[in-house]
Amino acid sequence: MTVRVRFAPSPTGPLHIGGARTALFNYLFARREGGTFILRLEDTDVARSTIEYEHDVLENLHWLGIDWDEGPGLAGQPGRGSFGPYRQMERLDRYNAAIERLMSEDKAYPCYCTPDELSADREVQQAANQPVRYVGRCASLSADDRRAHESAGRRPAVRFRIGQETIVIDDLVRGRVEIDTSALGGDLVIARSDGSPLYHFSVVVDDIDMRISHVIRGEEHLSNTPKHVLLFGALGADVPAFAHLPLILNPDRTKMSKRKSQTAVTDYRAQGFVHEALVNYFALLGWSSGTEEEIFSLDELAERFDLSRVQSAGAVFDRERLEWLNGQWIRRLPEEELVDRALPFLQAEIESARAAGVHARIPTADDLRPLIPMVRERIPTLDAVGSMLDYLFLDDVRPDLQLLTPKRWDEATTCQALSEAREVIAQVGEVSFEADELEGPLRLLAERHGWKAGDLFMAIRVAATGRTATPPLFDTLVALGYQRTLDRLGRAAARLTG
RNA sequence: GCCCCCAUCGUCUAGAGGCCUAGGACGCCACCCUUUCAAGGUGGAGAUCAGGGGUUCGAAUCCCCUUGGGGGCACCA
Repeated sequence: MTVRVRFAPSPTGPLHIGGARTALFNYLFARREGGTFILRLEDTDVARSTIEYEHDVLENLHWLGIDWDEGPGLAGQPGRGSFGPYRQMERLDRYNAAIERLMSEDKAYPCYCTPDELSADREVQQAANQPVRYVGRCASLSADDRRAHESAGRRPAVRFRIGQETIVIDDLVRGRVEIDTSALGGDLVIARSDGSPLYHFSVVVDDIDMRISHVIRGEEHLSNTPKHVLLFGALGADVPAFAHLPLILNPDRTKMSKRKSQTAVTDYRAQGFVHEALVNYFALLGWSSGTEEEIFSLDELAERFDLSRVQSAGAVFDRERLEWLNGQWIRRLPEEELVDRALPFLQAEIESARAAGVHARIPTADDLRPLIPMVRERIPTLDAVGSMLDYLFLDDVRPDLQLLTPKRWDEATTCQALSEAREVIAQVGEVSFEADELEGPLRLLAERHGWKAGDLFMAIRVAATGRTATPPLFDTLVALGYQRTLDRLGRAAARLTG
């Protein structure tokens, strides 16, 4: 059997975590089965769909490494695949043809009910604690009735007749699910009065046209699946296999929403999460390998992925675990790769300091490359390089005096220590200004005065960087440079006396 | 309200009737390493497997009920 799966987002918002996870599982399943992964844009909600969101969805999927075999092109590029077009607004003729067909077979009919009438019906039903369903006012209109509505200027929606039966779904993750069609809300609107198709209808027409073999999507669609099954049948098509994935949840265990969680992939990206970590984490939300390994690349996931190992209970999104994975992946990145990825974050940090009026030099890849070994194990996210290294590129730092003075010391001691440290470093000299050459003499200095080396080092650290947490001190000073180290120690000491 | 789904440490999960005195990971705590911050290492706390009934020689695993949680019920997707 030819496996063909699709991810069908609607461009009414940026790519979100749930969508990305659904896309990933479809992608992994296709790769594992040697099938085809299709991307289709469900843009029939014209009022809410935008081209910006479409770009966001496409671009971020691509960034994650989830590339599609068939679908629209990226950034104005032509699309791929022979089952297109892959945007629903370009497929309206197909929906119209399918509607004509259902109408001609009396499986669907025009409905002239107004929104006001429908919501009035609903209110009555709710007040009586009855299930909400279409009352069927237009289900058996005569030709005369229809003409009367038409001449009154009413444009009809189209409703699909839903009979009385039990639909059985053999879900690949949930097993057998039975739903009685009487619970579906009555005859289903498949086209608006302006003729445009509704989701439950277009999705089925497209899945038929695109020969979709497996529908892998979020659990929120499970209850609506019988509608699709009925529509597949009415259109004379085989029903694909279904797999409903567990929902991704807010910490309060409700469906993940942007109100309660950060949901846009692009936001995680902007904060310095790497795509390897995001993909790895998404895979672990609802799927497990069955082994104790948990660090997996996209390729490794594609080798191991199996729908039968997908969990059926919802999974709370845990940012801490994502951050841990991000650190794991940052540590695994090749040096040059890390330079490329971290540089924009460092530059942005310096740019914003400049915007605030601080004199600074914008770092280059050559500046950052030698610093990578000292930051790689310290940054949970790429944006952390900013606070880790910014002081190297700022013309000056002015730590406040309280920060400058170690807890056990007073200002006079600190002033003396910084001056003497400056002398010691000056004696080491520019030629020998290396991490290995600095530690010994400075420890000796501390020993001579009975100072704890840690206190001395902290005073130097703050004077040179303005920060209490930095990469190892002597590497940091060397990165700062001989003259700037002397300058900053001197200035800090001067401020303590003055 | 009606329909559907779900239920193992705080979180993600392993567990397909005996291997479970329930394993791993994140987070948390302690110690080691250590000039700070991390990373790393070692150890620890943390789940009477939601509760109750069955089935079975034996149940976290199978069945039923209860409870709890979630999702769906639009001329949104």
